[in-house]
Amino acid sequence: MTRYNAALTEAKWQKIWADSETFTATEDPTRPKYYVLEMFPYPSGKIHMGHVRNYTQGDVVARYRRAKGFNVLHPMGWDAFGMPAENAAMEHNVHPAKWTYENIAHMRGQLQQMGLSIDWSRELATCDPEYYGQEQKMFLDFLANDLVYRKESWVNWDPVDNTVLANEQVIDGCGWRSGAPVERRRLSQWFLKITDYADELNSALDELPRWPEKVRTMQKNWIGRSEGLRLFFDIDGHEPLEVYTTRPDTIFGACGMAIAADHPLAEKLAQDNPDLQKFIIECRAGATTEEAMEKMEKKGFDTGIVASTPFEDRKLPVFVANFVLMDYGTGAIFMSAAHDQRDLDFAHKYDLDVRTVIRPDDEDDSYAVGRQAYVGPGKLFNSVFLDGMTIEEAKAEVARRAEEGNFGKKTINFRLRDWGISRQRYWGCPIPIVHCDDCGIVPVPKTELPVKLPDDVGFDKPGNPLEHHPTWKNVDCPNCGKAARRETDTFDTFIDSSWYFARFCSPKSDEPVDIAAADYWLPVDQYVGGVEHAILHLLYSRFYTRAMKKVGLSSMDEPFDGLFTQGMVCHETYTDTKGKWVYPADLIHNEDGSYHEKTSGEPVTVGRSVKMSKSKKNVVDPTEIIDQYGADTARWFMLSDSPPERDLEWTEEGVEGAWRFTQRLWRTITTGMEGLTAVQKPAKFSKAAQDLRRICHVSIDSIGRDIEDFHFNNTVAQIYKFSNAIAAFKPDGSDGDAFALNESLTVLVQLVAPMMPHLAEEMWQLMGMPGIVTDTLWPTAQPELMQENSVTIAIQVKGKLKDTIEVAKDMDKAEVEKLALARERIQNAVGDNPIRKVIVVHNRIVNIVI
RNA sequence: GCGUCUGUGGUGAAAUUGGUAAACACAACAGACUUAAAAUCUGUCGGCCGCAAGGCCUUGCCGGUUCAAGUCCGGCCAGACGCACCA
Repeated sequence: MTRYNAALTEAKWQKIWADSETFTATEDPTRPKYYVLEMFPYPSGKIHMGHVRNYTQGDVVARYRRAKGFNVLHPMGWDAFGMPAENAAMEHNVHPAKWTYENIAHMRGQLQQMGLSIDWSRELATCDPEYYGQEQKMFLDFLANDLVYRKESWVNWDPVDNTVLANEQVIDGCGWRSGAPVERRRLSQWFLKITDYADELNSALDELPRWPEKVRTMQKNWIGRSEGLRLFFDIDGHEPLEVYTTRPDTIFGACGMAIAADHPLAEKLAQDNPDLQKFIIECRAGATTEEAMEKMEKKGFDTGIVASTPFEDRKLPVFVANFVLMDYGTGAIFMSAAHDQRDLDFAHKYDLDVRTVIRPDDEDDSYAVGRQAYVGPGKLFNSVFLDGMTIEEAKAEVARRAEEGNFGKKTINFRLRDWGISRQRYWGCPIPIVHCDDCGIVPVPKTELPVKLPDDVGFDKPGNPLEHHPTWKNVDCPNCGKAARRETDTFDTFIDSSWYFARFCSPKSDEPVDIAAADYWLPVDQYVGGVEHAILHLLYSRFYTRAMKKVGLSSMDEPFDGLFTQGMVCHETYTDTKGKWVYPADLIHNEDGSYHEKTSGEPVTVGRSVKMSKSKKNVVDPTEIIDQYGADTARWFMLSDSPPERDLEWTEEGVEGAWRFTQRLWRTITTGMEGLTAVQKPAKFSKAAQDLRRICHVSIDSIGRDIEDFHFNNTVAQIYKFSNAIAAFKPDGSDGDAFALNESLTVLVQLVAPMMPHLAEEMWQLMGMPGIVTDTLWPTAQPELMQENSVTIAIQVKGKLKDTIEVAKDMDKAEVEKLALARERIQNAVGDNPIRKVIVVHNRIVNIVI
């Protein structure tokens, strides 16, 4: 028997699909649509196993939905702007555009080798001027609609890459890429008003049932909604100080005020206080990472001025403190020592008055906190008009009185901050703005878009190449015509990925989106990607969709109806005798299970399995796997065993197993086909044929549901069961057996097609079936064929399994009970004990209680 | 510190959502075929006791609810991820 030749067969069907434009999608109002999208890749050079897993999962869904009769959109593009291209330019003297487009060409070929059902006619790269020009146009719409502003602010500055870094790009106080200690700088930056939508972005999460709970909570935490009170404290000789608090109930326990180093009051007081000035500078130089801040000593500077508490005649010292953040709340707080650990530590350090005002229910009025702040529930005391109230009642009462007295206001506060989008880099979308000495900030007229990146840039000098370009930034003001300067900052690349899913609906449109096309396709029905984008990309996209709606470019709020986050692909790590990482491909397996290095022959230590990464060299090149085993085998292994949301351990044995199954499936189907002729459905079936038809229809049913629920590992297991049953089936020559086998072979090919599309097409053709299996409707499970006519019932005595009996399905409870009690094993187990109760669960179990 | 999730054989895992724990694989072992190897096929495969029939135990740990718990409830332990001086 011939072996299945994956290389030839896969190339053959990929060509047929491409030539007949099988996956080209067009709007068709008569059919239900289904938009499947995987997060588009950064064109780093070549695809990795994470991509293979991600795109295989998406492709199974796309092909399945197609078979279910949906009009499927399944596009692919490239998140093509970003620093790596500039680094390549600096290191290898290659232009970022050349580097990027060459990578795209290579990676496109790799993805096509995987046999994905992608509509390549919609392909886009975010570095195409046709794409980023539309992005610029949309930015001008945002600007005109009050969604954008420019503000001077403190930023994380990477002195090596010479650019602003987002907070999440700063790791341990150093730039994530350069490793250089990050500096704080004050710069004028463009911001998008994501905070306008903070409340909505938060509450709408509850209406995304097809998103993982985990991602929704992560976004909730990130948005950080809190309900509290803004409260004014009078200060002699100064404006009243506004603080934000979520614990107004502890007001009578207030022991002092603390304001941020960047607070206007602090700056004002510092003007004639050199020591305070020094302290403020110290604070600003302080660490920027969370970890460092946590360890940082809580320091305060007593300004000498005092604030008056609102409800009583008490003076509180005002500190400038290094732990108060200017951009959260109002940049000022009142400290309540007894009921906040940090405040308590601070009070002890600076010898402030600790007043306990809340006591647990099992304490009396002599209760006072020690070294440990009390943050639990309880009743107010030592608190004048709040005495005896619960915390919630006290909060409400303070708010009521403060609002009545006009020195406070209930507010909802968010942790989320506006999105700073300016980057001082070349390889990004230019911000379409001109700076004119007379007219100020002038948008580039839409007719002059796109503002294209210049090709002739150098990367020899540090800093922004656009800044160094001799002529590019010199333009005439679009408003007054005088000489002016182009903005040389580019967009954060997260902007590019915040709307690409919408662009896919009409990738050639002269407007950012064609509303009719977007209305047909959006929202994305199933989005698939890594959980590392749980906050940034997914939150930005949700905001962007709302911003687009505001300017008339979208009809909806939520871009992604269903979200699935897949796990990582992991591999064992290997180190040589010098502790250096070794590639798995450079290993030789010893007889005893250990390894040695291929060329040097040195022994190698096996380390724990972690996410595949170039730095640890625990990577396997997908191309080598596909060349050796074929795409179908690689896809099959990606779907086997591990649930898709969990990490997948890549093993040589696993791929071998998948490869053996590919061959076995080929054998099972080709052997089954031998001498098989089409027969009419007969009236009677043998027992064996009935059994085969049962597993056939059960498979149709369960595999469909498992694909819809992303339980691909169960899908794979069911295919194993089904094909094992077919392989074991020996037709007796009757029409019934021939029919059952024929039916099962056809169905098996259809069920396996979303996972192993090439093999399925080849089989479909060999079986002489019409058309291609990709365009064939999913088979229908017939419930009456799935039924068994007998069931195995477990018999327990006192909850422990003692016996099983085979009875007719739906047998009467009393009859089942009688049969169960008659069993010898049961009688032995029961013995002389009186039977207190017998529980019979229909078609399932009998439990005898003694 | 707060939040979310996970914990089942040598391994990846499954379990109709409270009803026979370990489906389906991987690895291992034994056998068949072969001059041999590969490939393929057959069988065994959670633990303990037993020649066997069979018995007992077993889903991180402790307790609870229930006729019945991997599944529900309470407490603990371990690990992963996210957030974190957030007032």
